[in-house]
Amino acid sequence: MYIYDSVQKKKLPFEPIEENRVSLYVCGPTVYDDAHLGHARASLTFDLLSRTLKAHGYEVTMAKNFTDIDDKIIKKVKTTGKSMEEITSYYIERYLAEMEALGIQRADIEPKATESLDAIETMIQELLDKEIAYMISTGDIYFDTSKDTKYGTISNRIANDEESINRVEHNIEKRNPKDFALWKACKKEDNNCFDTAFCRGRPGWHIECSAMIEKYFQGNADYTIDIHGGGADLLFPHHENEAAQSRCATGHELAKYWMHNGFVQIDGEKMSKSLGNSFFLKDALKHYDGEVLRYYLNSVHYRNNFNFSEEDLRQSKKRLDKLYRLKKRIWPQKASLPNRLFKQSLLDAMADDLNISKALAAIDEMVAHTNELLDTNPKDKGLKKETLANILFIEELLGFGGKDPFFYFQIGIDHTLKTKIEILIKERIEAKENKDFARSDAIRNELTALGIHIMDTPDGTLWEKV
RNA sequence: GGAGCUAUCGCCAAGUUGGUAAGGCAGCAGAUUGCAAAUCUGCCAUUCACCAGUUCGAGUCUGGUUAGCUCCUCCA
Repeated sequence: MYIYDSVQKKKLPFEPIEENRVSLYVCGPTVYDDAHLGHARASLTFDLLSRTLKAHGYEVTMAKNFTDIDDKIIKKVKTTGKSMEEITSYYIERYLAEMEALGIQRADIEPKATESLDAIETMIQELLDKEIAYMISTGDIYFDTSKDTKYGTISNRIANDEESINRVEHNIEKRNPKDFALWKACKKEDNNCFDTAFCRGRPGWHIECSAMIEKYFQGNADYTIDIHGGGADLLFPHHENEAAQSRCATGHELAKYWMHNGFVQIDGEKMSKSLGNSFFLKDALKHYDGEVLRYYLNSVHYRNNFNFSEEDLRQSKKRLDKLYRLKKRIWPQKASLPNRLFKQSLLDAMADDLNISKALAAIDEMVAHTNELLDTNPKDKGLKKETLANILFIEELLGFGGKDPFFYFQIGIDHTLKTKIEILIKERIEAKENKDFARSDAIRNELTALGIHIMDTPDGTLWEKV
């Protein structure tokens, strides 16, 4: 397998620390609000990575954290009057449910910052002991970036570019402008604090990831984990700082490979809360099935920016529909084994830094080819069994195509409407048998008006929701 | 101001180490159909933002230009 490393900025052959095993850590959300499409993209990217690694025979251990201590959460506590625990557990639950709708497999480890305070405290203490961290008069603890000679090597940033320094409002007691907080001392009237040996307070943003990785993964003398992932916006300062803390505290590098996914954009601009153009996942899921959304969001290579548009989403859905139409033609059937060449073409495509476009093209070709074969020999049982196995493999590797094909085309149709559709189709069949085509066409128009497409096949009349 | 990414058919989007442009949507023609839909077949970029260079040969390498985006502040 080849993966693109954002630190070296090139595709590298993937060689895990331990043969056949992969440790993967992905930065999860700060749980103070609903997830937007950008969170979905990040989750989808690393879900795809994890599935691909597994399909290539690796045993994957994936961790994804929840940041549940943070300024914004505390702000929400103040504005809502709810407890921190109430807020974070609510959004964690929402997040997991929405990700499940997208077919994202749960991480093996889902640590929360609040449950990792022991590891956080240990690491900060280690840095204090080594005099790499220092406490200022308020009790805040900072990381001294000048003590780390490798600081800046993750994001490839030259230290001391003055312009950027001027832009950051910095504490006068900080030794270097780029020093960042490891621990924030408790201020009066603040209840969301934790006791430690150094002082009552709460962790800074960056330390939790380093501490949790150290807590859950072993690594070797050079690296703690194989792959560290996250959104491209986390490269600096978050991942730079994580790497620095871990390097200084443990004496070895945090991750062997760093992977970053591109942004979801709206009209060519990054979707973000500060720009006010966020598209919440919950709203998208009201209009579109999670699987359709997954297919669409995964259809562009993970490193590229993704420009979201409903028009593109509809185009994308048509492509997925074709797979399900084929599945209808072979349904129901028992799966045999997937076609060897087909399976290999998908594995090869994904092994090339998750080249999803190549994989989707291979699927389209398989669909067209199988349809062609079924046109000439509709009862080829062996072909049907193999095709179902192909589709099951698609679902395993890429996370779509797993539904009952008839159900897929009926999502969003309630019982009353379904009964009505079935009655109309029955009437139309009778009209057709009587060669009353005017009546038959009138019924078809009625169905079209309901958003239902019908198709007459040798096996009877089938219908789909548009 | 500093750092970086991107620019391929009407739309979306691939393109390993340079060797003569995947796939999908839309469109056109045909097979099929009572007519449709679905499905299949054929057609659909001598050309890859622009200019110059290296080369027998460049979308792919080098230099420059233009445009868009991102990071440098919380952010997936």
